[in-house]
Amino acid sequence: MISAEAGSRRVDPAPEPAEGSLLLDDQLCFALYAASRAVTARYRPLLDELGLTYPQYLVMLVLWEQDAISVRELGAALQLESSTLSPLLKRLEANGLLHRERRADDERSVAIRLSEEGARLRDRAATVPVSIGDAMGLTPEQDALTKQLLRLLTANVSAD
Amino acid sequence: MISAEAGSRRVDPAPEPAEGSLLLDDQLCFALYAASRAVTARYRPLLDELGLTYPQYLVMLVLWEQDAISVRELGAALQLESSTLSPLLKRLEANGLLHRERRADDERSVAIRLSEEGARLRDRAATVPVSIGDAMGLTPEQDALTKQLLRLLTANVSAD
DNA sequence: CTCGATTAAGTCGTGCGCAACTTATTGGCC
DNA sequence: GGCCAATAAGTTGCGCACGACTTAATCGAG
Repeated sequence: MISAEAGSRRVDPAPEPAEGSLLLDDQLCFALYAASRAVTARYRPLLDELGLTYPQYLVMLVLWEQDAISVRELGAALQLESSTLSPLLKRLEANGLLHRERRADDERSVAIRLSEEGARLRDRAATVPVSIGDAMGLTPEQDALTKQLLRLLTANVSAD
Repeated sequence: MISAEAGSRRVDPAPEPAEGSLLLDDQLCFALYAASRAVTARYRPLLDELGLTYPQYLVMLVLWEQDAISVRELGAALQLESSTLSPLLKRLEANGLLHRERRADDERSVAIRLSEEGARLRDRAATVPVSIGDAMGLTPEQDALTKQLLRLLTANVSAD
């Protein structure tokens, strides 16, 4: 188990194996992969209530924060390609949560706008982060530390 | 930046926001999702050399560790459903990396066995963890801490 | 021994995620 | 102005992930 002190305390004397082990449980990548799927799974029943998938929920988070954004900007925020977003946005539009319209000043660009229903959904979504935070069961320090480490990792791994 | 000594140096006084924020960048879930995809993307060119996808690589890691395992055991190790593994294993078999055969003592079960080629692939894969470890750029302490935190998170979130 | 419940693996449908590509528009250089 | 590179969005193909379901084998209570 991990100490609450934001990781300040010794954790375990587990014999950390040689660099470059091929053992599954030594791989940070697998811990990451498993954690990501486990968290998504925990979201699923909550998001089902809202009629959203997890990636769709992330898109809505961005839109609730800044409406009338382009697909490109959305992709920059979520680190997703247009080939992922375009069909996803189509589904959200079909579900009545947003509108898509070409920008007058640049016909290449498409502005994504929340519909009334999409904007209203924000209220119903308000309980989701709290519920997930509970399930995660991390102290605020652990939560912040994990975020920091994951961002560092992402930045390093994304570098050139 | 994050300190190496498991948090010995101050990181940042970023105003950690209210519990239950809907801002994308406050969500641990998003940091996790983004990190997982970024790491997988980093693996991709290395695994392309081996003719493997990332989930296929994870399966091979398990098999290199313990051969002649059942689909069920593989699923337990990777936390994946048979509906994910069955087609994936079919593809690995088609690529000549493994064989599948019904167990004599329990005809419901299927034993997954490495082929010669699958076993040999291990040598070529040996450099992958080192290369990825480099790219991740975490200190051993940061690496271990991240793994610990992710396992804690996974365990909490998976609990009933 | 029997038969209903359980278990293992697999199929099917849907929605990502991404590489490779296409289409349409814009910008820049002469 | 004309043309070509760059850019934005979208399409296609493939491989996961997973829920819901199917098939087949085994288990176990009576």
